Amino acid sequence: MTDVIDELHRRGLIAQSTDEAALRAHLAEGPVSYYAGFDPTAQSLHVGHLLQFMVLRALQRAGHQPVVLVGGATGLIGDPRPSAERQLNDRETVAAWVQRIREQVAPFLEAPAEADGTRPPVYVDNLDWTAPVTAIDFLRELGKHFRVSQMLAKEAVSARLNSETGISYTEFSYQILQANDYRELHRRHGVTLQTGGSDQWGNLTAGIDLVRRTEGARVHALSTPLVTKADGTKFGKSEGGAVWLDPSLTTPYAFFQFWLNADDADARAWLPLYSERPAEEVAALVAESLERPAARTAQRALAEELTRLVHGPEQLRQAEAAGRALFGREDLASLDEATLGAALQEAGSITVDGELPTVAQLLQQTGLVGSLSEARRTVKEGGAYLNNERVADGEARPGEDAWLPGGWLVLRRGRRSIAGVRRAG
RNA sequence: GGCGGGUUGCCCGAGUGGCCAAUGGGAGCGGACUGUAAAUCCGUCGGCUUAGCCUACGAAGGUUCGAAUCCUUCACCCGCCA
Repeated sequence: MTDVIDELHRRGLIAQSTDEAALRAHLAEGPVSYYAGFDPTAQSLHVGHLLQFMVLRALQRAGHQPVVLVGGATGLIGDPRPSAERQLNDRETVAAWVQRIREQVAPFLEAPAEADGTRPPVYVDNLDWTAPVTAIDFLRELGKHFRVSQMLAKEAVSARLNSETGISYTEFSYQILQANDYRELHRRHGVTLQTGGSDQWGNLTAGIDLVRRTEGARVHALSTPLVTKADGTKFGKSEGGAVWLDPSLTTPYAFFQFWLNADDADARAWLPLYSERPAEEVAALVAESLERPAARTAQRALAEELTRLVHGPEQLRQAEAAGRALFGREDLASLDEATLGAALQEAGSITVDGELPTVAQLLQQTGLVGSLSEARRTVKEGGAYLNNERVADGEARPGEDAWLPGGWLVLRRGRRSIAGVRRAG
């Protein structure tokens, strides 16, 4: 059994840890049950959640037992965010999201079942043990173990107390629920390790304290660092907003492009975090990126590995092929119908019927721009392209000769926003 | 409760009666350079049936030929005094 802590350190996946020597020894003794929780705050997880899976997978490969919690109860309460109070979602919505996220999580931990000793994950929903707790139970059995002074000292809480928005009692109580989850999983599944983002540290330690006080057991926690970008902007956003893991919200093509378009510095910093290649290979890729940045080896490695992990090998193949077709140097007209069609469907496309709209209208209808005014502006700025040729007049309609094989037009805005227009029938 | 200051486009922030769809900075978007990077430079940055029109400067009403700018009322925020 390789020392998984060493691997996690090497990859930069550990921000904080409880007594590391003790944790290392504990993991060496034999299979450990460990858990991470995901709250249903949206209909899908996004790239920001990916790092948690990298940790879960590393531990699983090392022979430990993953327990995945979807927060059907905590999702109804809301983890305090530093910025502002959360909007409560209604129960049916949260229940639906729990279901979707539960399905979304599965492939991350079930795929590597071929390895010897790999344990399939256990799935739990904290609504199962939280819903039956009455207000009396909550205050007598749980509340008594928490000191308000300690709860107030947690960063998530104190930040909000010092802000203008303040914090509701609801969100203030969140840490108690998460602590109870840890205790419940310790009792039910013998869980002795919880992992989470560094912003969860206060919640992780709340659970450790509760388990020690009420069960007399010493349990552990590991937190991952916050993934950052060199330019200081938030990780995980693209032009269209969040980069989701659900293919109906962010296409595999867009997901692939997200990683491929990463800054050089970011790609090199992120590769060790996300790549499951051997250490030497990762080092070689980073070295090559420094030497020949134009080859974008780090970006490609990230895009390939993660698209395969999230969407599977077939979707990866299509996303790659689409990128090559649309950004390659070949003449568009020389591409075969199937390749072009598949590429444009990946990129996003619309179908037109009857008389062809003007180029400006097409730009708007494909969603490449937000309004007709913006479309005209883009044309004026020289940023609109039809079949890779700059558009001079946005009010003109593409001629009959513009149609590419298979009845396609390729519309582009700027360097890399592409959409297809298909002729109906 | 009293007095004073404030509320401007995605954000910050200028603007005290016409030259204001509104200075400047940031973000965003496009172009050049590259590598479908970064940095830099240039341009652009409410909407539409685009040499014109519509909607906008906390809300409603008023004065005026004309108001983001003046008056009234309301809402919210910030200081100082009680």
